[in-house]
Amino acid sequence: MTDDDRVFKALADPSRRFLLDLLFQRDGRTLTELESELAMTRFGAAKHLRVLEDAGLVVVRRSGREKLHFLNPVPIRLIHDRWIDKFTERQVTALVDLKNALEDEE
Amino acid sequence: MTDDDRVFKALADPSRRFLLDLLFQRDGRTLTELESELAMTRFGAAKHLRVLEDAGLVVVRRSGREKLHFLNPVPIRLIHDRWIDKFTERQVTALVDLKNALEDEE
DNA sequence: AAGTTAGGTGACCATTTGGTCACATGTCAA
DNA sequence: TTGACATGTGACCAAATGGTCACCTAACTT
Repeated sequence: MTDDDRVFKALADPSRRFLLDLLFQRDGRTLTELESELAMTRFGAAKHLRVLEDAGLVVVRRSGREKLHFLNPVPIRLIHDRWIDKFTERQVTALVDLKNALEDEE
Repeated sequence: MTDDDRVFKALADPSRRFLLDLLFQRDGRTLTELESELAMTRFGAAKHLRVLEDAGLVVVRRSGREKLHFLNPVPIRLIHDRWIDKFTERQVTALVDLKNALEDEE
């Protein structure tokens, strides 16, 4: 399996995206802490975190018997750069910002 | 299924990513033209394009009996914005640019 | 040392997914 | 209008995926 295949497969599952959301809010959490936020057993959560780790979306640091998880944004940026060139980026960003501004007005 | 689920599921398959690559190179192609680039039957390619269309990653315009396909970069930008805030974006872009520059030097 | 806490492994099963095929519709060209 | 061309549908099958469990190792606590 190629690197980018691992990244996209990892992102394809809602539980794994939720884990990334949690780490985006606050980094450096343990498996047990993350697991408590998911509606599944520890084994399921561990499996998902392993997939994210293999994809490079999450990096880990061991501290005693704990495993701390951190979000790595680089693969996400590479997805962006694959289909949005510098020229298009300006237009798309403007469009998205406008959409957000309109939604905030409500 | 939620909108973002459709997008990520659509991106999870290498053939579909290849189709996006093709449309990134040149927009407005027909099913038959795209199908000739894939190592599968027309039915497989059509199924993949349908998935991309349902996800909003590809928009289509009918012209007679032909169906023209165009790449829509907005969902890609939204993925980016989900896990990369404005502050982090500067660091990550710098990092990625540096990496690209180093690779070009070789 | 003994109990508790954090995490890992491999097997297993239900469901989803990628790809093909037989068949069908609508559009263009001679 | 007849035939070729572009695309659509639903059934089908093999393979991959998400989740659980029984069982295991390593580290902290008292």
